[in-house]
Amino acid sequence: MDEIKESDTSRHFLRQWIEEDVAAGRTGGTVVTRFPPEPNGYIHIGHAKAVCVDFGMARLFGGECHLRLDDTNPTKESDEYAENIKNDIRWLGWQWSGAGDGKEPGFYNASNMFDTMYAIAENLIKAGQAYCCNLTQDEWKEYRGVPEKPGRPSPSRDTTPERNLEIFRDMRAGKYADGEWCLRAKIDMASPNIHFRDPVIYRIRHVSHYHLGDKWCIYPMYDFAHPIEDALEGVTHSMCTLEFEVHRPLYDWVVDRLDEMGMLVVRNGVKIRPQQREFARLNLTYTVMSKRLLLQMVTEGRVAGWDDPRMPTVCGMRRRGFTPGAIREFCDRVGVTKVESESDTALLEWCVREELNKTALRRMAVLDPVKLVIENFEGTRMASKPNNPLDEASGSREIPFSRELWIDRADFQENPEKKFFRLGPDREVRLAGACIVKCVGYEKDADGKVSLVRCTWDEGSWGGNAPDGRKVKGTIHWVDCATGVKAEVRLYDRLFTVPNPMQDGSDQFLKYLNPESLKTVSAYVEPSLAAAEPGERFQFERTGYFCADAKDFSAAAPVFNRTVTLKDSYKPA
RNA sequence: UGCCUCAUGGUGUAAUGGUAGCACAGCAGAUUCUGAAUCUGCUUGUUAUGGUUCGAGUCCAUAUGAGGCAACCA
Repeated sequence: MDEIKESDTSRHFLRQWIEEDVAAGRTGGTVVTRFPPEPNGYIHIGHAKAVCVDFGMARLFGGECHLRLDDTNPTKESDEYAENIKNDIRWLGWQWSGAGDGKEPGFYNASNMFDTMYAIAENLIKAGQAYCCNLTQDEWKEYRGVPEKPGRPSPSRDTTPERNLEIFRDMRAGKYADGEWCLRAKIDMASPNIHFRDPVIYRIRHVSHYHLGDKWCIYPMYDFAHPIEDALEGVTHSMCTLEFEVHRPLYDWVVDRLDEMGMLVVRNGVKIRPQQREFARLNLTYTVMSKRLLLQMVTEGRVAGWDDPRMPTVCGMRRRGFTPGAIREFCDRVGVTKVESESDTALLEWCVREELNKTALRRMAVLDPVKLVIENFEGTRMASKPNNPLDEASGSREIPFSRELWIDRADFQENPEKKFFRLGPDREVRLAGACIVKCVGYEKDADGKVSLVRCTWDEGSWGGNAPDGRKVKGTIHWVDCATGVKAEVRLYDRLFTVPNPMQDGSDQFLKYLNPESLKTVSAYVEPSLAAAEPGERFQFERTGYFCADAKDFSAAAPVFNRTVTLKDSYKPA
């Protein structure tokens, strides 16, 4: 795995916050953070930002970051999701660390804490701080009121602890149906913060859990479980997205209860009180970042799966050809603030070009082939080209060159535009790495499309410049017809046609799907490309960055995915 | 008719009372065996109105705008 560079981002507010706590000795000597995904989907570039913040801050302060699967709601979770989340985080270059709650260091399941959470709930009941409630969901909604007006107490609010304990134990024992009873924290029905109006902390769900099977039929709610997980793991800094800001008082309320119960972790003599802070989630132009909508596109077959290269998922971007370093660089560059913003996809693309320009081997591929014949050329020569002109250590390669070649249709114009300096009647151009040719004629098919370009070559220009010193402005790429390899090339473009597909609401986003987000072409590529490794990345000269498809590539039937085009500043005058 | 956030070029960010800077995008030009890369230059900004201060993007007040909160989701 490549080295993760030190973030050179300025000291953002979370970093300053942690610095202060370290200076004040509140961490007990170790900064501990956590990344807590729910295993109910694949992680996307938005999660990647959170991963970089959580793991990045731990790394910066020499602490540890736990990977915790927040699996408190069994209805949508699965092992498949859990495994892929772990895989994607590793691929991004991060490794969780810390004790862990089983055999794997740094790895936790919230569900492994269910026994403790249950005990804490019973303690709350005994202390008169929680009660069982049998209001229906509709009733509970009605009692809770609206933000503008105080709510009313549940009729069960003053049930005795003894009776509550009895009901709660019966809930656990499976005596009740889903929704019949729930456990609520007893806080303040008049609070302006609706999360304080006696929030539900345990609900009945007769559903098998992917990790624990049928051990439980009651499951803790996020607001109750999350602070317990953080506290018991000894997490010092719990960073999450902005929408949890209004949950923070409740988070602190639960931590206070744990403190009263003497359950907070003590490290090096310091009692660890986990604290939550919130930062803005990542939004990206021309895509959507909601797990629900991504799932919808997968299940409706709008894309080929979670790892479709057009998806903003980590696995999709991996298959598209993005590098972990480019994704990390992007996350670093968008910064960490509390401002809800929309980052420009162009920055992401810049990040991947920036890396691949330095590392990707150059190859030639003709995506829209037109035949070119060099009338006065005979036999075969070997053209030599550097694998990467920016990296001498990458060496060079020999490419067969003969009388008939493929060139790209866009590199010939019958009536050249002003400022077009590639091929046209009577024009000269350099065939990259080979020689200068002059167009002496061309043919068209019945549809009027150019079908053949006739040239002659300047023998003296082989491997260098014209012997008489004349300048040739254009250089084009080519593939030898005799030895070139046929390949399927998948040209990916943005998934949506507008910067914000959610502009008319989340139920309307599909109408902005880009019908041209995938174009598959039959191309000719230079022979060495047949030996590519699946997943290997290249620059197709003058065209873009591509990778051999990790799933579908084979030497017999090569398949390449376009990661991103090269920047193109050609504009006809 | 509640509570909580937030507001700096087109976009993303920095400036922690003392010269509004960086990156991406865009536009020029140089260079080039990739119209890439590289190099040079340029355009564009503190939501508004008051106040405090020698000095305000920063502190205070008001206004305006944007977002979040009313799942037994996370």
